[in-house]
Amino acid sequence: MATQEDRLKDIIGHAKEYGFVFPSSEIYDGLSATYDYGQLGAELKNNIKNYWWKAMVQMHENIVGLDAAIFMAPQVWKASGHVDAFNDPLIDNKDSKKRYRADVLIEEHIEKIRQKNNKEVEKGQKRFGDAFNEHEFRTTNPTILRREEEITGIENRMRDALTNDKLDDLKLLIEELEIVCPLSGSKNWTDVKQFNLMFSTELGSVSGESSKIYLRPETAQGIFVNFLNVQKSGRMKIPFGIAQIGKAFRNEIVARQFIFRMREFEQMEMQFFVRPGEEGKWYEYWKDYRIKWHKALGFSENAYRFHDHIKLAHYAKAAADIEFDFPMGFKELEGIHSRGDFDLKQHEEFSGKKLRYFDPELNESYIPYVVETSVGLDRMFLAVLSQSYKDETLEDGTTRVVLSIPPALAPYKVAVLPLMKKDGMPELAREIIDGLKFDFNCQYDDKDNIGRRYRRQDAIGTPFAITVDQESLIDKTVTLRERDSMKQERVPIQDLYRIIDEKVNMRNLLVG
RNA sequence: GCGAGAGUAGCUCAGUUGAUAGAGCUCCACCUUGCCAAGGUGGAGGUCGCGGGUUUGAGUCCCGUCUCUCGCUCCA
Repeated sequence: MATQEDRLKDIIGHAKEYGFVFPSSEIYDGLSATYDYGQLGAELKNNIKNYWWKAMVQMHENIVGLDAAIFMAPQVWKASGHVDAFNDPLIDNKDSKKRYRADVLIEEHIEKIRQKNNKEVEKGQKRFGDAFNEHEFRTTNPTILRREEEITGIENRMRDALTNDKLDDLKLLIEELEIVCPLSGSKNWTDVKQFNLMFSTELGSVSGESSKIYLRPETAQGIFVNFLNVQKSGRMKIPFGIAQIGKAFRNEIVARQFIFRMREFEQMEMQFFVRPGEEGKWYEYWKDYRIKWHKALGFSENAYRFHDHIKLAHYAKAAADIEFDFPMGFKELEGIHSRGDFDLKQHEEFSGKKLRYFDPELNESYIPYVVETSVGLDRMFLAVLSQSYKDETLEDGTTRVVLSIPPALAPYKVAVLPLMKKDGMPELAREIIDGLKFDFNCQYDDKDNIGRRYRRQDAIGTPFAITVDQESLIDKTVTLRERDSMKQERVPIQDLYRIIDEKVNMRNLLVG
């Protein structure tokens, strides 16, 4: 019995061996936690995107797509809260190995000084009794004044260091204040490092004339800033949604666990704009719709669970995750968030443009509320791959590795195999492919014996294999072999399209 | 950043006390076979992560360094 960790290793190895996922820049020893999708991975990824897009956009006449740029005006990230909320100066204590936010350490130190002053006030109160005037005491007592001055000095220096990115000064301050690690009690600190959630780059070719812009950390803001464009040009009526699939970038301190957490990743997001007061109804609707979308793939019901957030992000009113049973355990796969009017309101304020919707039914205009659904595409890919991967022992004692990928998502739908490489069988096989290739991704293989070729197709998740033999040349029938059951049946060549289409068409997933 | 582990053929790995770098699978060619990982013959493929040191001699011992993986700190 393989452990879960072994299982993940096997999947990673399998993904590499068959061209699903490669470590990035491998010939240069790789780049930490960065991966490239290979020939089969690109197919699988496209099919997942397609499934999502069809389910969200094509199946909902009030949802439309968008493809906003990765670069956006820097003010966008001020408005969204990303610039301020995710810029942390971090420092490590070398003895306890604990990491702290440098500004928090200093603030805690300041708080201690304040406590001392408070004690001083208490003492004064005891001494002077009813005649005690706290305001007068605080503004005249020399000890308190000295400490207040000290606090102001520290605060000014800290603010200066933070706003001007003077990280050395921040460390110096911590050393001068003789701040100790709460755990180890030591003053053995590393240098202060700035950990920004967002990657930045320079816009403009000449340095000095250039300006700093960010790589987007989520696709959602592209949707919000285009809210009016889409609403007006598409004559959208509330409730309506805007969907986007695209890359996002987050400078995670630790990016780990294969493609689960990467610094460059792809999101499939939909922002649904609703009338204020109706957000609860839609939040429930999307929770229900999204879990059905996942379950339609036919994996175990037990592989999914909801996790409701108790601690909410700065913008959220309610939030739930759909968690999936990955090889590393249950982890977040998708988030459904009720964002209220936070984002549009912020952009109204920062841009000075009205981002409102005139509701003819209510005869009033308002900032719509937003319900968001956001799936990690790479996580979805890992979910499909890990649930599909099976190391089977067959009745005859032999083993096979099979990827039971839902047929509609499989990279190749059908493999066509001439039993022998002679007597016109390869030619007939090619003919069959020519008839099917407009509708299905096909693969031709005439190498090695037939059993081996079946196993190869199992390993990449091809749902059907068609074998052309001597008889086929005479009566135009072939053997159709199904991946999961390994069952074979004799079918006329002219029926192939219908039989295959029935199984691999995405319609099967979309009808639920 | 800290701690632990790893790095030898495309993949999985072996390599003893320091003495000519190996196996299986894969890949290529040919022969045999023909519906579930067949057999045979031949062939390709390695600066043993990199750099020093010890030694007559280093994949192996010593020092340094790089990279990856796992754990911890962060997380919408």
